[in-house]
Amino acid sequence: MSLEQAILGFLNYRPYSGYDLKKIFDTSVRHFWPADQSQIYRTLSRMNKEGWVDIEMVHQESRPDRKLYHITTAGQEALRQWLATPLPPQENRSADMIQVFFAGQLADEEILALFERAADNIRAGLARYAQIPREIEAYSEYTTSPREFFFWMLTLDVGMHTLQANLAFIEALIQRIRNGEIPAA
Amino acid sequence: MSLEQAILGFLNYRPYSGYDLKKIFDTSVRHFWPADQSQIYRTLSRMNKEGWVDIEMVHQESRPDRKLYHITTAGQEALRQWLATPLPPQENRSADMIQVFFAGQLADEEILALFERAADNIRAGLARYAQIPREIEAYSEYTTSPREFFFWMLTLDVGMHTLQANLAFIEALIQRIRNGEIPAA
DNA sequence: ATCCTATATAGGACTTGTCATATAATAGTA
DNA sequence: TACTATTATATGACAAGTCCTATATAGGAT
Repeated sequence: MSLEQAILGFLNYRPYSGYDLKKIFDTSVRHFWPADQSQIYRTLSRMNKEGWVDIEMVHQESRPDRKLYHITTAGQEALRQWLATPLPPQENRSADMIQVFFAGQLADEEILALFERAADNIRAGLARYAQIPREIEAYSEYTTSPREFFFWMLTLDVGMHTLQANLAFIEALIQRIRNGEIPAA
Repeated sequence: MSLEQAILGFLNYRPYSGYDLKKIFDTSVRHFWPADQSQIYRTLSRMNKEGWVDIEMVHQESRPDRKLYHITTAGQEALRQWLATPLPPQENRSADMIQVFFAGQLADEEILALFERAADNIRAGLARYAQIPREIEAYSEYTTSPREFFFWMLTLDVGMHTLQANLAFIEALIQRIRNGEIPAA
């Protein structure tokens, strides 16, 4: 479960509460690992039972108490080990590809509309990516070093690169379709 | 749930049993939608309750009886509607990107090894893709038309294109790392 | 005075998907 | 003779993730 490792990654910078982590996820890794609030809380308590994190109760006046999670030595070892271990090749489910696979059952104009919408979605995604660097500056208080920052930015590069490659492919495909390359029934 | 729609897509060609469908999935769409045997069976019985498929019991001597699933009119409408409806932008979880995000916590050589392994995985994926056209011929009995075939091949194109783009990116990255572009701690 | 937002944690119910196993008959192989 | 594979369906147990709701307090806006 990569959510555990991602949490360990952040806790290795410094202790955080579940509430903190939710906000950090939403402003950093949500593009490749969205995390649900309730799942973060449940995962944290599981990680505590596994001995990867310790809980420090922090009492607050006028606010509910916080549970500050500290990474343990076992947690640090688990993180290091996971980071250095190559992942098994992933299988990504893609509903879009299911639509493409059966698109022949639609009329040409419908297919074209579908791909044009897909291209629009990618452009919207690229636009969203373009403003992330600014968001990152908003949480640059978490930046521990230029080294960390390099890899944070690298995930953005990968994301944009992939989107751009997909967009180029779809745009070329739309041209092919306009040229009447889809065989008739 | 796209598994339902994928099943409808195949049943719209002709009726199949759960056993058939498992084999068809494994030789066609597993690269973008792997399907577990038990899940296919459970999904089929759910789809039956939803009125999307009818069951024809086919008795067999010397083999267990087959349940042949026929798509209903309601099922065909559901399929058509789903195919023509643009999907909400997907969020793909990528454990690889979690590794990249926190890779700064590793030593340079470890990072390099990780990316080289990732590149190898992509090359292996490309090699697997390269032999799929042959596999597709093995199930070309299911091919209803050149039009269908066009889109089946298109999913391959997309897959290979994406892999190739990722590979090019990682190879360039490995060069950058070798040139010492990773900031020190 | 009421509503909304922010801070903070947590549980119930549910969906999707995985893994292992059971059943049952036949045919081929070691 | 014993095992393995193929055909065929099905369930139990679990893991991961989503959605909704509950609880509690404080401050600001309408």
